[in-house]
Amino acid sequence: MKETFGEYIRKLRNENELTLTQLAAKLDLDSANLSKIENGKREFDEKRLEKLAMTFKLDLAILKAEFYSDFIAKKLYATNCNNEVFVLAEQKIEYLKQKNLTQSKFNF
Amino acid sequence: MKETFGEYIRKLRNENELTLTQLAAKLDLDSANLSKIENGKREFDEKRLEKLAMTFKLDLAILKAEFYSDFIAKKLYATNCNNEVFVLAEQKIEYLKQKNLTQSKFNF
DNA sequence: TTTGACTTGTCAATATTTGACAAATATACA
DNA sequence: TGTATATTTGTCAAATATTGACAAGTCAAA
Repeated sequence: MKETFGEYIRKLRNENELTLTQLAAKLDLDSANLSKIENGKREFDEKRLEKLAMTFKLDLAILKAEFYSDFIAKKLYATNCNNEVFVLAEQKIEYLKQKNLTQSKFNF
Repeated sequence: MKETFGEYIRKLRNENELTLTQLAAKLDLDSANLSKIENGKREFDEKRLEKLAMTFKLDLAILKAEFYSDFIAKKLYATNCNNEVFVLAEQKIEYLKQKNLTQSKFNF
């Protein structure tokens, strides 16, 4: 069972034997705030995903998947929605793609 | 293929033959802003879901599913994440539930 | 061309998130 | 024990984002 994004960062940090202060510096972040992120009391900022990927030499796409799935999980957990939502969301993504295609006939 | 949440509202409004101004009043909203919502230029505010359900006599759970799936779809569409994210999200929701259970041994 | 429906642009007010710092607590070890 | 380092927590002003409101615009039907 997947851990939260905060716990994932903590795991990476520990595996690489960095202190909060050390990792926070690499991410251009306050160590107190990184602590909160790891403990799920603040959100990790999207714009630092790239730095995080570079720090631990991770594939950005994988990291993004971790990050956005966390985002979704928190939202759905908080709102008591059942997993039927995923089916709808997939359909809507397809719809948005389709919509973008038909509209981009103007963009050339 | 599912429409966006804004288009869904517009459909409901048209089926019920209401003007923007009429529906906006029921939702305690400016008609100009409702127009933007229907056209995907603003977000519908979560806190009005209940009013919307009452107005059109819809099941709130179904409406929520429409709403949050839209929210997720927009996010994932914007970030180019593939559908693997859904699998991770489901796992994380389970993890959060599990975590809440083990922690709530204190809440009694 | 008037009327009603809808769209678009703008902006101050409000709400939320963030960065930063101080202080408290925990941990390790001489 | 004491002390150095690591981590956690609380707070708050500043930066950002969202919302409500209104004016001015387009559009379509009569």
